[in-house]
Amino acid sequence: MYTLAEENYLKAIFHLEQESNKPVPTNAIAEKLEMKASSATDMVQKLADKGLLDYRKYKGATLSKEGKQVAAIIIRKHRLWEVFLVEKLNFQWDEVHPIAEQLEHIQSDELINRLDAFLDHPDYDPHGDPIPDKNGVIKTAEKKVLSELTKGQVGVLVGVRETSSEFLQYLDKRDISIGSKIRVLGREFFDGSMVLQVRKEQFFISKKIAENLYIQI
Amino acid sequence: MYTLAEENYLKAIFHLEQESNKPVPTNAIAEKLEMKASSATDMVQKLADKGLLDYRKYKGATLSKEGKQVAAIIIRKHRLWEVFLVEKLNFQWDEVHPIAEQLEHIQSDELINRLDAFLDHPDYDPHGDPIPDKNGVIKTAEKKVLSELTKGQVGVLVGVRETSSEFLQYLDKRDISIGSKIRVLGREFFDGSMVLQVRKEQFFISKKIAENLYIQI
DNA sequence: CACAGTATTTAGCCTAAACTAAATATATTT
DNA sequence: AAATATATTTAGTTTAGGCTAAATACTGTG
Repeated sequence: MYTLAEENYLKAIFHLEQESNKPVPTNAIAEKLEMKASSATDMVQKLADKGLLDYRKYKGATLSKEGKQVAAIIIRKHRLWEVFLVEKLNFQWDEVHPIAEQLEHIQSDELINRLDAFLDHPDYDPHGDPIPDKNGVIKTAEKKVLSELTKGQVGVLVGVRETSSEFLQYLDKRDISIGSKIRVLGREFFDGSMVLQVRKEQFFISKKIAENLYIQI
Repeated sequence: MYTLAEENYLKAIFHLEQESNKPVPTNAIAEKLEMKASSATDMVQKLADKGLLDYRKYKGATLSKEGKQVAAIIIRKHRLWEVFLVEKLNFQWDEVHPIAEQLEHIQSDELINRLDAFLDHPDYDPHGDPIPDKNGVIKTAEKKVLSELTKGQVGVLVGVRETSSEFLQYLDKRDISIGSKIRVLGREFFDGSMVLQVRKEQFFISKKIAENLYIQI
């Protein structure tokens, strides 16, 4: 259906668009795929011709409905394979990405449906990322308070409830800001405190803090 | 390591060489891969440069030790994935080939080792073909008499014990000849008779016949 | 608001792997 | 053994998807 290169571009653009909610500059795409900007421009023009995205020169690319759908299915495949690798073949969660990167391009709807069933229709991959359904719909995951997340889940900080400068300075000091990706490494039952990972660092936070952070899964 | 195209050529040449035990003409390769002869010539020259096979113009290609090894590993992957698809995902044995054709190119030794373990180190794929070990060695499968095979096994007719013309005519009439692929669909204990499949047809044969056919697995 | 600096696109080139058409080698028939 | 038929290779072309270098557009600061 689509070539390997096309699929990789669609996936990259999908992720970049999610992060910024803006048209994605060709430079950003090139950087993500570790290619030159001129290559990205070429491919983006080709994908625009095919109706998979909307592109205006010097402005950036925005996936069309169809483009989003295609990207979401690739991501679905990637994440299902990751579950398979970890749950069935006992890989560590940090080893599976490069393999899933290859497996995500195998073409067979039937294969994916059966894999999904074999894995008991998982909702999240081993990194805590949600698995799109077979129509490419990603569980809309309304924003939640961080304290509702469980061990292993991952989300992006999309808002704060408290807005006192003390609180914001607290976040600032730790370089946590809107858009930061947060992973829950652990939770303590008795006081609701949590251990988080943001980028490479780990943080311990109290329940009070956790209740003031809005997370989008 | 090797490109998709290279892997496909090596696999095709491996199979053709097994069947004929002779250098493989470029035409045969092209036909198997559904390409033009000139494309096959090009690629064979390239593979010769890389030391994966020995090639002399107008004579044909013979895989080198390294070429054989590479091809056997691809076949190992193909057959292991077929077992996975049938045993774990409940595909029918006749549906899995095109999917395994894609999966065989996934690069990760660790993946294949773990898949092999997950499947309990199977010796045969769902079509009865033997699975090469991790060094690319195919269970040498000395030739056997057909009557020793069990239900589900598949082999190629490599010789006959009896050479009477009556016997050979019997085979001829059914279009069974050296090189024919034979699948055992069933065996009757009390008289040793068997039901075979050759191409699309099914045959009933007596024990006496079965004892006179040499099969290579 | 001009202009330097950065981002983006264009133009032209490269390689892998296919193709067609023409040339050449081998095989078969008379 | 020559003539014809078939198999194989060579030469030149195409497409996808990269690249570099040059041209062009945008952006932010004096």
